[in-house]
Amino acid sequence: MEQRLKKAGLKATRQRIAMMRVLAEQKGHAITAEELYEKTHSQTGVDRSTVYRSLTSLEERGLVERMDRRDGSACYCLAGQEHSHLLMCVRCQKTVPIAGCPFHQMEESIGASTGFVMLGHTLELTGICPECAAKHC
Amino acid sequence: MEQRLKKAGLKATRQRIAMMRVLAEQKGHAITAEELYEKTHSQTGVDRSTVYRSLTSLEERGLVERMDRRDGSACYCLAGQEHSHLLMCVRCQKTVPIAGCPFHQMEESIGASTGFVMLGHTLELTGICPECAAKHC
DNA sequence: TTACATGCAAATACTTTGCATATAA
DNA sequence: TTATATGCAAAGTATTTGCATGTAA
Repeated sequence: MEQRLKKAGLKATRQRIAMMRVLAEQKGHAITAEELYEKTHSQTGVDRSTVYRSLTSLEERGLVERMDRRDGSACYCLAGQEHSHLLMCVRCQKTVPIAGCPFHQMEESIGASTGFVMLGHTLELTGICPECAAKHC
Repeated sequence: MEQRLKKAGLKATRQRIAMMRVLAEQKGHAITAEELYEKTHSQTGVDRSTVYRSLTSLEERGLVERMDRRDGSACYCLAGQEHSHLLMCVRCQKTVPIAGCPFHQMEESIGASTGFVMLGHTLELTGICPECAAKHC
């Protein structure tokens, strides 16, 4: 973790190392800034604002990926891990995972045509689940 | 607009009709709840909370689509309009539109396998733009 | 007439910022 | 030694909620 931070041009502080460790333990399951704060504050005494600031730096350097959620919060996972996407019911908020991610190959061609260094993507599908669809109308 | 609201099982109030009109005028360009409030408040005196509540109802009935943004806000457009997606630089926040949307045909098969009534999707790609990539490291 | 929608005011949740201090390189 | 990062406290912004009143069907 220390090496990864330094290689990215960031100082390897106690707090950041702890954050990277916790994110790695999630095995690709994204967690919110608040959850990351809870899991690192006990060990390091880190402040919420530091968690937010560090997540921004880590994302800018390509070490973590961010996904925005409907409740106005965002969640983060270590970059480059296997992941899938969610289909959410707009009525009951139930989510169902969608197998596979259709963007691995697409990213390459988009990066080539725009000149961007591709970091990741956020994809969320919305719909109405069978149960809710049966309820009204 | 009145018909569309009633058909969806919603009351066709002055405020909702104004919201639908404004959204239709955007021609697929999504606007925030705040922008929608500004554009409808002058005519109808509608309250912010009503705008938020109505947008939720409209989305649940499939009349509008919602996209969550990185700043914690969301933006809305009329459902079923032509749209594209954005590629955003995580350093300078500049966005570049991506031609076409790869999800029109995918949604159909996902709907079939999950039983969901598909309403829409949010897709945002992230990366580092050529200018920012040249700056550091 | 009645279930649904609205306005108002207050509250909530997530995130950002200013500034003095601390620390990794 | 110095640029970067942190902690603390306070502020900002988008959004939600309770409740009394209004209104479309």
